[in-house]
Amino acid sequence: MFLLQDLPEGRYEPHFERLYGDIPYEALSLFLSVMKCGSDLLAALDKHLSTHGLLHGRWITLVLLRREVDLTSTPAALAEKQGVSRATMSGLLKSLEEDGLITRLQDEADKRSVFIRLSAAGEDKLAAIMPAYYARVAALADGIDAGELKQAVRTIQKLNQNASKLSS
Amino acid sequence: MFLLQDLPEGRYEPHFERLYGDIPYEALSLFLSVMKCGSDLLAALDKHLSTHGLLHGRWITLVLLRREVDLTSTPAALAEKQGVSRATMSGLLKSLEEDGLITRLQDEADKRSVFIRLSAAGEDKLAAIMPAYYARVAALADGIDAGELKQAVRTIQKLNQNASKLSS
DNA sequence: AGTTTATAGTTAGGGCCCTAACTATATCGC
DNA sequence: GCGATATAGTTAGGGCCCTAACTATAAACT
Repeated sequence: MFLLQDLPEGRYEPHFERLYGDIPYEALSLFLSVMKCGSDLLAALDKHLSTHGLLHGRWITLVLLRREVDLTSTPAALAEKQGVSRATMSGLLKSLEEDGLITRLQDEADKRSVFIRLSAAGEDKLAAIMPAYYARVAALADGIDAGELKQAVRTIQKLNQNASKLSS
Repeated sequence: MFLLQDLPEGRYEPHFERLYGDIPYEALSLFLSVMKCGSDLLAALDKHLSTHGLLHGRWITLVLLRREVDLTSTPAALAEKQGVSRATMSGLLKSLEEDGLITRLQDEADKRSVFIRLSAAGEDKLAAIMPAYYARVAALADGIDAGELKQAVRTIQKLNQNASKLSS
């Protein structure tokens, strides 16, 4: 969650430039806009999911399991696909199991490993969430035509490819 | 932080559509791209800031104080501008004070209230961070011209205005 | 075969975010 | 004046994320 409600937007303080050097306005504007928008979208998504007893972390795990043909995967594979550490996945799975949304099966071939399977209750949960989710996502595009959406995706993906330059 | 490394992108599973109804591909694509990009940018920003002993939450607070002409504000005003709860701001300020980056002054006129001031050490910290920060943000725009940046900002802001439709 | 190295998963502890409940002070209205 | 209401800030407890350290098992290398 990135926040900062109050983006500088045009009125960058002159003394900032004096103090800290040249400010790349357009790049900064997109950078801050993407982070704020991502944060706002995530907060709105969590607010919606919370009516079903989930937040985005546990919900994504269920969606990833639902994508598997046998509804089954391993903690390490789920962590990789979701982009979280195995430690975080361990916590998500523990709480999903407590809620009965997944089950665990021992891997007999490799006793270090475990299979995670979406339970019937987990499937029902997703069936209750997804149609409204897609309808709400569609509403995000109100007032933006398909061409504009696609162009924005292209630009965002270029930006995303440069993201590592922020920390390298 | 939103995650999901593995965006569906074109290869939406047909059985998802069967199971859960119509999928608004373009809107979903932008929604997921913005959240992933925002998350990746935030992670990269935190990685950079961590070399200075900060993460984005405490850093933004310092930047907001630096914007004030007298380098002074109140916890409630900072929370509002940063978009966090007052409880969260309370924790951020506690840790910034422990690190000597801010100081507290009693408001004699209203004894419930407190003034927060950026310390000299806080100013020095920002002076050490901001020039490299702006240089790195500029590098995010590599391969994207100014017009494309501005257009993406406009689209993202439209999307942001619709964000509440996700949870209403 | 036995040691080393790699891998799967969990636990411990920390950061930043939240809501709800709390204390203290200020203000409003009779 | 004084009780009811509002406001400033903190504390308590929880969620999701992290890294580092740990256990157990598997694989790879003499």
